[in-house]
Amino acid sequence: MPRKPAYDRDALIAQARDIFWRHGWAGTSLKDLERELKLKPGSFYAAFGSKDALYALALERYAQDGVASMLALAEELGPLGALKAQPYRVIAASDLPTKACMLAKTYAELQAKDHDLAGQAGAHMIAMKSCFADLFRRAQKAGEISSDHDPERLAARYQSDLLGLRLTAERDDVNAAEIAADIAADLERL
Amino acid sequence: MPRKPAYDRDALIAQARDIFWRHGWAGTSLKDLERELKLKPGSFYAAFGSKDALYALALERYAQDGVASMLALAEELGPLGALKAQPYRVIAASDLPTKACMLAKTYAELQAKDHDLAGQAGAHMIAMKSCFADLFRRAQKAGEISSDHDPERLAARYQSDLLGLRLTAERDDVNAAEIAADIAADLERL
DNA sequence: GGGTTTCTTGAGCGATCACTCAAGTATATA
DNA sequence: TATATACTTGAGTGATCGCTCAAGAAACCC
Repeated sequence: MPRKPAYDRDALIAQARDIFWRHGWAGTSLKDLERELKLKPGSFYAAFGSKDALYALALERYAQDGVASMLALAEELGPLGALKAQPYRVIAASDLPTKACMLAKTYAELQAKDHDLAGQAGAHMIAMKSCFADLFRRAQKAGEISSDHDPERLAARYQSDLLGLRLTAERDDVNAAEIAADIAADLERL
Repeated sequence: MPRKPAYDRDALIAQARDIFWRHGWAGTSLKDLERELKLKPGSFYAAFGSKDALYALALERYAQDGVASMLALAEELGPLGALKAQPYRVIAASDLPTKACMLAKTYAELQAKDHDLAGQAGAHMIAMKSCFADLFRRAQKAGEISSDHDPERLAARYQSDLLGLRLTAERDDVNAAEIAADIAADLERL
């Protein structure tokens, strides 16, 4: 009896993520989403419930992909190798909607309003920080870096530097590759 | 024959700066401004012309104060002392609307739209970077840090780190003082 | 193929957006 | 004090906001 939707829900979420990522929460209107996702208002609300609900799904997708790709990189290059490579990766990716981090953009835009989405972005940033901390711990166990440092503290500083780098990479008066190299070089002195 | 305005224009710009700084461009409505500045629409538009024009004034004020306070700090502590102290200063100031940088927030919010204000924020960031570069140069001339490094590159990295720190300082799961200390410590190894 | 169920469509809802302007009010000059 | 010249007021502009819902179209089961 039922009828299948004409759209691929997962693909739509990924597409919405890219739009939100680039233009932000207030900067993306439902008109924008309807046009890009090719959904009329009725279908949109039947599928996702609200603009905020879709944004939350997009955020979650973004965060999951971020952790997954970091772990995959560690599988390939080892924990320290992944941490050193990541700065280059985030500024090199030219197919991304923007180089700035979507979690950071969301948090910066909505935190002052106590919006739910800011809290969710914050939670995802905590998860990402934990991922970095794990990699630092693994690097210490593998003897790649000294065990004198607190991995949580290293992770917080590393994440902070990455956020700055990714925002700075949007400017064209700055050589982001140099900053990425300096961040990576700092990891070798640990 | 004329009649003086009942408001202090400079004070209103400073107040608008704080509102925009905290809530962003799209996050601040004219209703908000009218309520906080206690101006009816007619007076508002007679005084400032448009929301964007006032935002531009607020941005300019913010940037001028930023450079001025950095130079004042250098007068007191010397160039390297100022660069080392600044990370602590930006996260300690509890009276600020938010710890994140208004230029960075503006740039992040509006750059994807090619909004004029993003370009102005970018220009102010360039000026701030030049200020940092000058301080690094002066620190080198004074023998406080090695002359092996390119001051422009040092300034770009330093500014990027500060942007990350100031955004991170908004989170309560992170000890921002530790990051500030680590940034300052990095300057001693130059 | 008929009946049922879901999906799609798009006009349009009230609220809010940035902004305008004509009328009223206060002040400085003459 | 009279008049000219601002400044202040707030109702109201059209556009856009996120969102609703009734009607039509399409696909599944029997």
